[in-house]
Amino acid sequence: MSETLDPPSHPAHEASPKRQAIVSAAAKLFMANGYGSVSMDAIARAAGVSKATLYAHFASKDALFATIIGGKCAAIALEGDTFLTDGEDIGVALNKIGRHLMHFLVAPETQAMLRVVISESGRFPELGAAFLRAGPEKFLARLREWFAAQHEAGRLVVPDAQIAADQFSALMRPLMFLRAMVAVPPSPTEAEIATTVDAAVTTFLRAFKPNS
Amino acid sequence: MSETLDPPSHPAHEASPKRQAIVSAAAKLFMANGYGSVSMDAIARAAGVSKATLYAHFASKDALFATIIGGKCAAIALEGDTFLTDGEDIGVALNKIGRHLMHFLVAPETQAMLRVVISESGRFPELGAAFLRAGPEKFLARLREWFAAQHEAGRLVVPDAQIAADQFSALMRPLMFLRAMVAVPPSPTEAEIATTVDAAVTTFLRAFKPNS
DNA sequence: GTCTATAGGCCGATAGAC
DNA sequence: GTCTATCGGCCTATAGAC
Repeated sequence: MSETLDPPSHPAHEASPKRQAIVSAAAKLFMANGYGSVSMDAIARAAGVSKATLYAHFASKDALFATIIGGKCAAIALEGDTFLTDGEDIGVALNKIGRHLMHFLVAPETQAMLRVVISESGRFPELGAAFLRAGPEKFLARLREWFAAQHEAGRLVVPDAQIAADQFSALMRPLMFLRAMVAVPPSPTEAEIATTVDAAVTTFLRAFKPNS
Repeated sequence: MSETLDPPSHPAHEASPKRQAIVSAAAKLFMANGYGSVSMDAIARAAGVSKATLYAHFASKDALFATIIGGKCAAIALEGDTFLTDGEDIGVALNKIGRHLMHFLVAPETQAMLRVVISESGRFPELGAAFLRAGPEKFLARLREWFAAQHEAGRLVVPDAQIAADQFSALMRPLMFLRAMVAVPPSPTEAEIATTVDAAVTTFLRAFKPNS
């Protein structure tokens, strides 16, 4: 990919309605079908513009894809900025966090984005790094700080909060998550998610709760 | 995909040298580059045959892809049939199992296959299910039985061996695994794998070892 | 079964009028 | 900026000779 992944870069002020229509249509199509099997014709048709207009706003299919992915990464970065609850029972708090995370991970939009990133990160080397920074690494950093605070407050015994955060997150990606990633139905139900998170929190607390 | 994933199905006895060359070349290309961006021309060239010969052995690109994936799934199913060690310290045993699994998960060949399966399971609905059966589900079933045996022997306290197996496996897919999946270097080193597995086993044993 | 040659279609990108 | 029309290339798949 010759373009950076962090733009806005190119011509026509950001808010042009046709440009917005293009971005919106392209995002939907790329997320649903990946990069290769989406044609510029299809994007132009879905956006209700001509292909020439499309190329007036984006220099190439790569550049359009980069813009879309950049936007999606920014959207993930915003996701879940206000759910690290505090001041309640540690088990309840972990349950809330876990449920929020797992819900996010198996959501169709998240799955679509993960699939695209995993599929195309070989062809677009910046893609994987931008995704990691905006998504998992950012989340893990915040969770690490939260764990460190719980450790400080004596509600958990996690001398290495980084590892604990990584392990807690990993427990939210069990077989159920793999099944969703390879598109095998049925999609996880609310009840299955709750059961799985409960089990993960139980295991986590057995390993890290203080009094024991 | 109109073809099943479990074949051998079609014409020309399995062992024709040209057919083997085609399968070998196609496997390499599909695993490295996914389905869409690999052309039948490229496969024919890499196999040293003409495109017409290719179509004499496989009715379509889809059918060829199905054969390749079927072979890969069979190969995963064979993987790791003899590593559930017994009769030693439980921590040592878990470390061996974990190291084996994590090594497998981040190996380039495994990563390539995972990427293809995740990318194409939307377009080829059988693909994800065949992969799950041959890979994770088969492995989890064997690990579950092993855990149940350890529980029986009093070396672990895992009343629900299925959940424990799922959680232990999930702990082998931490951030390091995600990083590999989105092709962000550096690849995990032997030392990083060992450290991560040690930490996972420590956490797992804190939650499930008997005497506590 | 295997080849060469090509049909027929879709794709990314552009030319030129307005 | 936006359109219509089209170029040149690559793709899957096949026809026909041997």
